Amino acid sequence: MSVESGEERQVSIGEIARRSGVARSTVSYALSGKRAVSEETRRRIQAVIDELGYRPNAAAKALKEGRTHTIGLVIPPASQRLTDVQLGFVASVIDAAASADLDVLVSPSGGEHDRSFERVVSGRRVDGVVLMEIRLEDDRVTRLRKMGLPFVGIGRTARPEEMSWVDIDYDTLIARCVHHLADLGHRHIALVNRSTELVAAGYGPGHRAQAGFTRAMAERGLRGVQVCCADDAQSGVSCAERLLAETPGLTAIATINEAAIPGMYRALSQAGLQIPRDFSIAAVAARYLAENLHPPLTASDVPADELGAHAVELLIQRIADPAAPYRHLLVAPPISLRETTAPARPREPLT
Amino acid sequence: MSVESGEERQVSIGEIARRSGVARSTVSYALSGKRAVSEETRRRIQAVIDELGYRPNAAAKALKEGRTHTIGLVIPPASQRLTDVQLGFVASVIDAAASADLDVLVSPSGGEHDRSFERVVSGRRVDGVVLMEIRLEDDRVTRLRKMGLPFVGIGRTARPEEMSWVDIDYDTLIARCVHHLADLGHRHIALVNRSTELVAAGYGPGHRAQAGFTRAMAERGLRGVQVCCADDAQSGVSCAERLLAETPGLTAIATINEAAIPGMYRALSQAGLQIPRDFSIAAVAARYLAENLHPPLTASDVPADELGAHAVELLIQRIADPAAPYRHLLVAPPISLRETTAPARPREPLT
DNA sequence: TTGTATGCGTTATCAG
DNA sequence: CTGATAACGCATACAA
Repeated sequence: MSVESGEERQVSIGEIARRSGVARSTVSYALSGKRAVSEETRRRIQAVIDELGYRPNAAAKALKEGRTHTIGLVIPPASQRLTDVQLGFVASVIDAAASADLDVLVSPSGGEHDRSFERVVSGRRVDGVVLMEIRLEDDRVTRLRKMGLPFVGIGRTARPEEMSWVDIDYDTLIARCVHHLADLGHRHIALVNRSTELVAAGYGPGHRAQAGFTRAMAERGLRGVQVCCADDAQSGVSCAERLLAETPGLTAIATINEAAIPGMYRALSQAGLQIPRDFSIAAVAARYLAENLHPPLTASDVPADELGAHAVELLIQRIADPAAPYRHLLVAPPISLRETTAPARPREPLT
Repeated sequence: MSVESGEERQVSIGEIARRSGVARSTVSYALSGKRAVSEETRRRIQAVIDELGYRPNAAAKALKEGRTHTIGLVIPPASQRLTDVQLGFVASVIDAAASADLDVLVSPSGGEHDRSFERVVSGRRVDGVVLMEIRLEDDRVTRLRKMGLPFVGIGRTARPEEMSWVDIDYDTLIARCVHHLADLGHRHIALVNRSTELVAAGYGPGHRAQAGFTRAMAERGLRGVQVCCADDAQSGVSCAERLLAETPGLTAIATINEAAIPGMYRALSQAGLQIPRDFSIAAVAARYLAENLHPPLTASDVPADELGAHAVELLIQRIADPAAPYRHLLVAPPISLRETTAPARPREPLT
């Protein structure tokens, strides 16, 4: 067995300089190219670097430059499973950041005084932050603004002009779902929102979905019912069961609650209702989820890839020029017709 | 409207010292408590800190201490959706790290000379690394060892005694699936593995699943078929279609390919086969996936939470004492009987 | 073309 | 109990 070349202990720029017989600054310049270095010297230095495997110490560089080449990504507490849309955001932000040679520090932060969040934003550990799951009134936004740390929201507060963000137009999308269902003849439609706590806490998408639902139902002259539902399949079951029991004429659901959808499917099928023959569902959801459900879900597919990448782009711009005006991106992807909506059919045939 | 206190520009310990009329070191000690500071002085310092919102600069601290209080998490390239088991690992590692007051730097690294991976490991940006999706021969493991950077694998190489890891015992689990199916009278069973590329690249779980399958089938005197399948639903469809077409007597599938499972369901149902009456499936998968499928999947539920948390624990220990012996955790969770396995029934009744 | 000196913000060490 | 100083590794202004 050949002996592995020993451990590459951390080598400093001083070590390289000594071994190359030049000054530290010369090594630095040879690497950065910010001033001319003779070919001869450059080669000698490079040889030593290759041999010892030198890599600049990130902490020292950050201390000197005041930049970390790292962005923070604040996600909902990872303890409970993220929704597919949320996962899509995380993946695309990480990917986009990697493409821009930025590292990503992930902070699972829910509560008010979150240690992880504080660490990330207050020690200058990152050059900027992408913030997920923003509330209409959000302490973290206030905090970031006060810190003077560049940030971009995936989602927006009640005063959206005061920050950069990308967002999904839940208002418009839920309205479209309603119109689509109404066009199919549905007269009793329910909106299944996210959890009571989330909506009560001023979760933007929840409120905007409500608004869109109320408006569209009014426009069509329909009266609907709105319910909140926790973000999991089991809650989806009980929510759908309750809805069926308490709203006799109900023939369709519009929803932004991805996690509850598999549960709704189950409850419907257990009630002997076939989708979409007896009952229709239209949603705002991740394409992955929509396609893998049985039957495939008619939904407005959230373009998480695009939004995440755009968020990173906006953040990079804010970092480069913190004084630049805020920028926004609001998307309303079209509904992809799959197999969960069909013409209304009375649930209990009148005798 | 009250005027917000202006931006908290980054304040250094020197600034605090000056305003408090003490030396920098005194501020440091007042904060760390590593040497006695008079109550009087401590109060004055604290008052200034509270007023200015001082937080130690992480880069300076890291430079001085040689520790970053950050761990790296190397995940598969996020471009393609991670499997539910992988997502479970990511979430639990992030959560466990946050509980231990560690930040997590996520690196989506697939290829050999990945820039993101290099940045994370070679600039001393992290104190240690959790490595996912390890190959039997893995360059990244070699690299980390050479760097002398503590690391823990979720998964293991061909020489598992040379590193710390946690892993799922795919060998045993697939064998259990086979025995379970054989007990139900199935005589023709297929193993649906991960993608050809992954297995060819020496992906451990793929190889170990093969081994367990081959052994168990031999023990039961059965002959099976093994196929590779890409990690997505569409591939699951075509894979199952091909299997049904080419292996007439086939009545059951054992699989470790989570992402393909929804596709297999679809193909089976399109072929007019009802699960589990006409065809059985047993798998190793995430509980979330298993429970939300229709019908719910009989599977060995991977305890990703436990494994991820344990990986972080092992990593913390390795960071604390790099000379300590390597430690390992191999888990083989029991099969949760749900609704996709039943007694074998010939697919094409003999005439 | 290259070398010297300084400072980024911390904390440890040595003095007082 | 507290102050001054050095050092971590790097980048850069200044000097030669």
